[in-house]
Amino acid sequence: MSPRISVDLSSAVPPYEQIRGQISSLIAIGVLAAGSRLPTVRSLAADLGIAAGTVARAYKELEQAGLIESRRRNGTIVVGHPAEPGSTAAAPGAEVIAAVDGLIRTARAAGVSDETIIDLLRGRLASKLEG
Amino acid sequence: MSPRISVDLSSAVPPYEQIRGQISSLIAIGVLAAGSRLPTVRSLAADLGIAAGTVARAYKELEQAGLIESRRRNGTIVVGHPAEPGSTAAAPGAEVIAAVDGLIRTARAAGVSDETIIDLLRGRLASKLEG
DNA sequence: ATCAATGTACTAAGTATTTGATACAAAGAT
DNA sequence: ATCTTTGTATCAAATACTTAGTACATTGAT
Repeated sequence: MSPRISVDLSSAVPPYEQIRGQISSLIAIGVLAAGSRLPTVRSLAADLGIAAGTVARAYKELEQAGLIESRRRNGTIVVGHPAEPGSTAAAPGAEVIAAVDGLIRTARAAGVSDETIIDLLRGRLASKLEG
Repeated sequence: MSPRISVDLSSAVPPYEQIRGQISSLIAIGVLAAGSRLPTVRSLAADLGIAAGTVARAYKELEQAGLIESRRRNGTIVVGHPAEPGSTAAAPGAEVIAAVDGLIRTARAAGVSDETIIDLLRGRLASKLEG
């Protein structure tokens, strides 16, 4: 399976970050539902042609973020939303995806570049933490 | 004035990136309107306690992004939106800010972490470019 | 009890990035 | 014309990051 994960070695974003971000998005979207098994670090590393330690680092950060969970021999599985342990089938992020897409549409209509959208989001997130 | 720009040297984000992102956000929000004068690279560098070249790098990238413009002796000014050269007073990003804040609210209500919000936005932006 | 499969920890090396200093170029003021 | 102020370019050094390999720990199966 290893659904749609790929790395671009020529990118400025390091491979472990690409892997982490892609898996994070897939989980948030619901493509990787709670309980899904992620590929083993060795198999994913082999598929991507990189070292196992690189994949392991991505998994480690995802686990620290509470998105996945490692069972030693059983591999790595996706953790469900902390608040909703029962809901298995429903994609939890449909509303969030809609909000993201709406933001992209609004921003582009206003002539705001993609980079600036991210800058803005970062800035608002930071200020919402403080205030 | 140098409105509210600060750098956190202990952050993983390099100083020039912090400066670039903050100014980018301020422009998008409308705090720095078209025609506003940015502080000189030397004065801002002195305020922040860093080298002028670091600030210059941030300015350079902002100029390449089309957000600001350098006049040699006159300093650096904020460029207006490319599509709307006439509108001076109105903050062009009000709708965009609302969309950003809405996204943050929706995502947090769904239990999505701040990091994941950014990952999601990145992923959607990338896929919207391709498809 | 043993084995095999999985994630983890550690480390050394290479690579890339970032910074800060200096010197340079441009442009307006005097 | 000269000077001052501003941004720009260049470059070397330091710093940090990333990677890949190796060995280890854990856990379930046989």
